[in-house]
Amino acid sequence: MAGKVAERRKVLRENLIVIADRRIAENGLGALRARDLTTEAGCALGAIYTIFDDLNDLVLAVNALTFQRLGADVAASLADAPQDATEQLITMAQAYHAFAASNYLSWRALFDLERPKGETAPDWYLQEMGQLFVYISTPLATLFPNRNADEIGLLTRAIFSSVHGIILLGLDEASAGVTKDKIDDMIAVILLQLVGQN
Amino acid sequence: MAGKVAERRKVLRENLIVIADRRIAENGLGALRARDLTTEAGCALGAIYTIFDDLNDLVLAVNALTFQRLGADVAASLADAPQDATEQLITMAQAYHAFAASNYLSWRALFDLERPKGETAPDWYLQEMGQLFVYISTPLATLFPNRNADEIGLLTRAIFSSVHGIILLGLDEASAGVTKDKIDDMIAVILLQLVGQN
DNA sequence: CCTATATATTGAACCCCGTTCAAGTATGAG
DNA sequence: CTCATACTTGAACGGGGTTCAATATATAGG
Repeated sequence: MAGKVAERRKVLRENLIVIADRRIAENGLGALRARDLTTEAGCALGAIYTIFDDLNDLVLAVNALTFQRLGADVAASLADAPQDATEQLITMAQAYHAFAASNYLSWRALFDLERPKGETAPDWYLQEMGQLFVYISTPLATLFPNRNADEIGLLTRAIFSSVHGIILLGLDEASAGVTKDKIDDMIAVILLQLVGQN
Repeated sequence: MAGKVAERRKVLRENLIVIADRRIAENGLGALRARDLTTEAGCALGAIYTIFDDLNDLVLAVNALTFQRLGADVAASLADAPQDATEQLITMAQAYHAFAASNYLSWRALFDLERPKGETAPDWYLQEMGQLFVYISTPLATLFPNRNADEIGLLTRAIFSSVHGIILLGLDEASAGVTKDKIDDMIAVILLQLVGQN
């Protein structure tokens, strides 16, 4: 019966991720406590560190989940979207907004997790990001057929960053946030100006 | 001789702000320690709390300084800028970028400082922000003379947020940051598309 | 100038929290 | 069943923000 230990560890791992995920969603990254996790998971304090390097590493696993969900939402929005490339961009951006708004604390954790200095983001992060970029660059390529890949790449990054910025500041209550509708308006205005008139 | 105490407190206050400012600029908000401050300031640990509510409150004072410097830089860039409204917007955005790049950790502290939930940003913050918005909305109003104040306001916010997003993600080393020049390119591309063709 | 009272300052101690590691326990091969 | 190995545990450690009883200083009245 090889694997009694491995089995236990796998279950605990998933458990911890689910619990951390929920706690982050409810109270934010800053309120995550190792002792709360172990209480809820019914495990020892040290158990966390037999599975994850540290709490950061656990949050990274949660963030992977969050990022997958975000990607799935954006992809799903694309499925129902019209063929028009500009409309597709707007639809995706508003799906991004909807996700950020309904999963605000989890979404913030994606960016607020501070990385050990000098350490680069993990692979899955860059890959999910790359996937989002593909969703954007595809309609852009049809909108601007005579721009080369570098130009499309730069425009893709610029557009993603712009939409991200609008949502980030728009959802920040502290700096006098803005209503959902106004955020969607800003997204639409920006994208229409950027690509709407070819 | 009324005011011996008040004088001492005023000096200490400014001292603490200067020291915290330097430490944040050098090591980032996350590395700020109450005990380090008191060592450098030559004061008691409790002294901090006779002047500021808590460390957060001290950082807020540092952020006020940072924001003033940022505003001054943007204003200065405007003084040397051409008359063309579009050029003015690009000049200011690139001045914002230059400030964020050369004062990265201080600039990050403006946004990374987490506010007690439910608490809104302080007045000076909203005012400085408002001033930046005026710098943006003024050229916009000449570029789009037939849009009303609400529309200009929304566009102002959208443009600020977009530029902010481009700089934020561009300077984030962890997610494969981008060169200074490419960031400036993205800013210019976005702004030209947004307002360049009227 | 001196004393008494009010006011300000101090830093040891408190509490919280992430992480470690020596001691205890479970596993599975022989 | 036995033993060596591997795993798990949670008390203890170190670090850090904040407090507050004790101490020192300032000021007002005599």
